[in-house]
This record gives sequence, C-alpha cells and structure tokens, in this order.
Amino acid sequence: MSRYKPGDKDKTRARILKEASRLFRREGAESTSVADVMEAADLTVGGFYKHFESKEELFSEAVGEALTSSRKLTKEIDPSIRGEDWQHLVSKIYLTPAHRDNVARGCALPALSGDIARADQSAKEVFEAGLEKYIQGTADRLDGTPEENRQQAWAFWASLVGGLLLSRSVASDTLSREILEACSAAFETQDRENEA
Amino acid sequence: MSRYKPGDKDKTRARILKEASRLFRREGAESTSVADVMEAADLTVGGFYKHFESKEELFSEAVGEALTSSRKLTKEIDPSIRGEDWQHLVSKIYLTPAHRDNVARGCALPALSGDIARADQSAKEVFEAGLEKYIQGTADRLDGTPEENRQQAWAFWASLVGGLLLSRSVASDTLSREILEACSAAFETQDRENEA
DNA sequence: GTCTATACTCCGATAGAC
DNA sequence: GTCTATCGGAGTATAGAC
Repeated sequence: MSRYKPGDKDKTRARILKEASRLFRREGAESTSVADVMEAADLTVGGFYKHFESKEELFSEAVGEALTSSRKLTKEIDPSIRGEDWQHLVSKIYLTPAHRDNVARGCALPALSGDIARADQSAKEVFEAGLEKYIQGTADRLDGTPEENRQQAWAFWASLVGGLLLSRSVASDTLSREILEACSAAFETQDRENEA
Repeated sequence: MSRYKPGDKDKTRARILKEASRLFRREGAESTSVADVMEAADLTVGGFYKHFESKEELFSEAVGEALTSSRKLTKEIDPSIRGEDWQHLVSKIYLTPAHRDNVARGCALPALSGDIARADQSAKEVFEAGLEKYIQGTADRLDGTPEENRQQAWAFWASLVGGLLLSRSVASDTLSREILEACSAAFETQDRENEA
C-alpha cells in the first residue's frame, strides 16, 4: 500500500536487468556501477537491494539476459538456409561495422567474454548455458555428423567472436574493416579449395 | 644523490611495466590499481607518478609490453615450417589448457582485447601496432599471394583469440577442453575436404 | 627517486522515512 | 517499493620529508 505507484515488482526488476545487460556490455563489469544501472532504469540506488542481493548477482543475471536477447538475431533466419550458406549469411550479418559499433545491443559473446573469463563461477555457469544454446542452434543448421557439426560450430563462433573483438580493438577504421572482411571471407562458400 | 640506492631509473620503470603487463592481463584494466602494480614491483604508490603521467599512460605502455613479450612465442618457430603446417603447429601450442590457465603471461590478444575495445584511442593505437606485427609475421609464413596471406592471417588469429577466450569463459573444464580441441582441429591439415 | 600521509572522488551496501 | 542519507573502504593523484 505504498505511495510509490507500485507497478509490478517483476516489471521493475526486468527493466533493471535490461539496462544492466546493456551497460555491462558497453562499459564492462567493473566500469558499470549499481548507481549507473539504476539511473538508466529511472530509479535511484537505494532501492536496488530490494531486487538483487549484490552487484555480482545482478551481473550473473544480466549475462543471461544479454545472451538470450542477442541470440534471437540468429534464430530468426529462414530454417531452409543451412550448412555453408547459413554460416556465410550469419558471418556477413555479424561481421559488420554496424554490429561492431553497437556493443550495447550487440552479441553478448564478444562484449562479455573478457569479463566472464575473470568472473566468478556463477557468472561462468550462466555464460556457459547461453553459449551452449548458440552451439546447439548452430550445429542444428549443419549437415555433417553430430560431432562434426558441434566441432564446426565451435570453430565458427570462435572466428566470429575473435574477429569482432579484434575489429573493435584497433584505432584505424580502415584496418578494422579489413579485419571484418577477412574473417567474413573465410566463410565464403568454398568451391575453390585448391588454389595456390 | 639520494639515500634510496637509486639503481637505474629506467630499470625501475621497466620493472613497473613488466608487472603492469602481467596484472592487466590477469585482472583487467579496471581491477588493477596503481598500488597493486607498484606493490608487485616492490615499491609504494607514491613514487609512481615520477615514472608515468597517469594510469592511462601506464596501461597504454603495458599493452605494448604485453604484446611484444607474448609475440616472441610464435617468432621462435623453425622458419622452415610454413603454410598449413605452421598454422597447425601454432594452434596446437596456443589452444591448450596450459595457455588457457596462464593469462598473466599468455598471449596479450585474448587477455586484453576486451579491455582495449573499451579503452581510449591511445591504447588502441598501441594494440593495433602490435597486432599488425602478429599479422605480418603470420602472412610471411604463408604461401599464397600477399592479399590471400593477410586475409588468412586475420582469420587465423580471430579463431585463436576467440577460441581461447571462449575456453576461459565456461565453468566446466570438460567443455572448455572441447572448445580448445574443436578450434584447434579446424587447422588440421585439410587433406579430406570433401566428406559428408 | 622513493617514501608516508592525505585530499578528493566514487563505489557497494545499509538504515530509515514515507 | 522507492526514496534520501550515510558508513566504510578503495581508488587516483598530489604534497612534502628524506
């Protein structure tokens, strides 16, 4: 019976999480303060601990949120596109200057893996679960044996994550585009495997 | 003419840089304090600003130091090993649990790219210069045209960086090893390109 | 050139009013 | 359930002794 138009507590919590997933991707785990997140959600710091136990808990949950929302992009592709065509298409969409410049709403894998590598076990478990879905979704699009598909899926995402990260880490825009194009070209349908 | 056995100022500076390059790789840019670095170099905070203008300057220089020292590992390989053999060998050395667990002295690319992507232009310039040397050194080992080699070099390092980063970001050791092996297998000499 | 001490800011977390 | 206010700790950077 409070005077602060209660709305739904779950809705507020979801809003905090959504802003957290954006800020953590853009600014990193350490550079994002609880106050920053709450302000982005049009709230003040004080109320935060009624929703989350600690900043660490927020981070873990925000990692899950970021992975779920960013994975949607690849799920929406026409299911009839498979194999090398699918890889080619996804890499063309993924390795673009637009995605490179949109860290906050872009794929959580390159945006967060550096922080996750240094985070506690709990955050790694959430990341692992989300990553597994990426791999399974990819393997399902490939046409080899299950083991081959899984192996190829790992190599595929490693290339995309590494390529986007490197493209975000150089000063020159020209060089950055060269990286994106080079990594993308690796998934061009390989009809001519036997040159030079 | 001080009482503090002066040693060489340059030597002290180099020691600070070396410890900084280790700590930044292991703990990240934000979680590493100037005091941490100075303590690791057996010094106290106060003296720091006689060697560096700011923490940002330290970070930029430490990035260069980390890249130079970690690139040595691939330079030492027998020059007669080239092409796919070279890629296969490097990936086998690079994508190992030992390297995965040794962030502090391991390759600076996966350890720092997440931080660099969020850093200022100055740090990105240093990173870019070091990264270019990786690419040139790799392209020199390949046997295609210069453009093909450069393109392949980018794809190669993107895979290695992404693979190692992902292997560091999951909770399960079994899964982590699966990632390393899958990414490494992508560079197995491809005699049988035409299965399934 | 390195030390100790400190100014100032920011962060995570808690207390208590409404 | 959200607010304002505050505690305690840590961080960057500076001042001044030796």
